[in-house]
Amino acid sequence: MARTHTTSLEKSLVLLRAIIADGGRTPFNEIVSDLNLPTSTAYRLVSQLVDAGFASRYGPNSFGPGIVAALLYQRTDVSALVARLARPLLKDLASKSGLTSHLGVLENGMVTYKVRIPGRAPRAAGFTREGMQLEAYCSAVGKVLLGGLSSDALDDYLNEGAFVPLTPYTIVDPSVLRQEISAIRESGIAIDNREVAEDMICLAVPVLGPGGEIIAAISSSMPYNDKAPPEPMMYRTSLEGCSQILSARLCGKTIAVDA
Amino acid sequence: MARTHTTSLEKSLVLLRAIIADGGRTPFNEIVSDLNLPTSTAYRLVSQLVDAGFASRYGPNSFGPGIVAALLYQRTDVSALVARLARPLLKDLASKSGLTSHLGVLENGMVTYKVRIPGRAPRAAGFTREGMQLEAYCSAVGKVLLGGLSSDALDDYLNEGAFVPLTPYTIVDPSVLRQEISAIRESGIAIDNREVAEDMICLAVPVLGPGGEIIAAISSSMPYNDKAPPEPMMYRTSLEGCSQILSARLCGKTIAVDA
DNA sequence: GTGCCTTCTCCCATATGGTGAGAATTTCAC
DNA sequence: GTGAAATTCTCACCATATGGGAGAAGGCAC
Repeated sequence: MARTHTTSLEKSLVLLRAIIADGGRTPFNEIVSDLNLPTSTAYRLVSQLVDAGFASRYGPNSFGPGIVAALLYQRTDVSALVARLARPLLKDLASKSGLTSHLGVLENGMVTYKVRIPGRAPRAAGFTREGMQLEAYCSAVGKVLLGGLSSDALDDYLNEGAFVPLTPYTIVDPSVLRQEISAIRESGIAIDNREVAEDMICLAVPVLGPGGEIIAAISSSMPYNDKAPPEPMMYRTSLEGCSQILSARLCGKTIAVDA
Repeated sequence: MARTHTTSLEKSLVLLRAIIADGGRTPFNEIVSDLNLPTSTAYRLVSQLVDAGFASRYGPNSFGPGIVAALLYQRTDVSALVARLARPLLKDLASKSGLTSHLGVLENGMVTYKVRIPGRAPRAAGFTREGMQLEAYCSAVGKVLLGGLSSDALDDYLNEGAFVPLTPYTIVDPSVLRQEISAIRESGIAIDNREVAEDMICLAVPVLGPGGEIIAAISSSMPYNDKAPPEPMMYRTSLEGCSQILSARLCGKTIAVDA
């Protein structure tokens, strides 16, 4: 059910989003009637959007994104933005749990760590650095991010990759990896069980974008100890909470639509 | 003097643009006072922009572009958009002048022709095709676009390029080319005087984006004829008029600021 | 050309929603 | 704590958004 939008600005932004998302394919009057906007109101609003450069007239009954806004928004680095919003949250997470926290994104098949907040544990997750790239198949963050790929892209990744074991626990068999990733998609959580370093266990969850797509992953790393093996799932709730807050900050009041 | 903006939407979009353009560097209250907006109004507006995903809160007193909008706008292909808006104008230009009209953009040192409208002349500019790429140094469109490069980028281009003559008239000396490009920057118009094909002359002017930067170039091509050499400058006014209309459509009411 | 249909703009009476000063509250640094 | 800055809230006023409808402006078929 279409909620009725009260302020004029809200209405305008909803209209603008519809116009940009559509890209000029759907006739304008259709977009407008889908939003339950009166014609004359819609024209009034869209003409202001055009004047400001946020939309453009493509032709009769057809509008699309505006150049001015496109040029401005194209200068923004989305993952830098995500990192910036994530940093304070991860700081909080790290200080509450005492664990090293990371945020990573996928960049052509590799995980790039955009944020790293060290925990209190003596030498936990010692070797990662911000900006560092790591193979995706062995880390918890990487496995979550691989789960966000389309099935075609994932097939390519699994076929092309040479999966070098970093520890005896690293998953190197593509079919096992596929299984693992599919399980992670289901459960929404990934564990790196000493796969990247023998003395480390890692828990990761996805960060969702406005359309529910996976745009990043955050993780908590804890040292492994034979005598007192850690209970990674203890930290699930706080990690998920952090991800949800981050998603909410990223998306505004926009609620990710569920199918 | 800051003009006073009447409608609430206009105010919001001006504010939004300032926020995005700044990228979160300038404190919010500074942006706001530069725009002569009352504090409480500014907060009211920006919170709606954030809710809609067009802006994000970066920290105290700091806002920047929103992810939702960034992701949407990043899907738009700016040059395709320019081409789409240019096509009807070039059609008009071609039918009025009878000359073949082109719109081209620069893509890593080469000109890509995004629009081509054939003229009436028998076999005018016969070999270009839409989507075709051509070396920049010899065509009128290319020379205009090179004029839009920063001086560093232009230096690189002139140093790296191997300038192969296509006709006896092609400019192949980098220092002559530099001179030519600088003259074009001054005059705002470029001529390809049989440099690409012996039987063709071409006139090109830049298409300006919202900040006055050169984002494309349009041209009129005419066949060269020894007995009755064409007068390319005859077509200058109509070409420039076309460019101005296109710029205006691209930028909305946004007036390109002159230094 | 003529007529028809759609897109688009303009007008205007109405009242909804925008406005912004100032107070109140929260946040943060020291 | 204490003070300063950031942020939200309140509210009375009235500017401005609203949207139905008229009609201008194209476009298309014939």
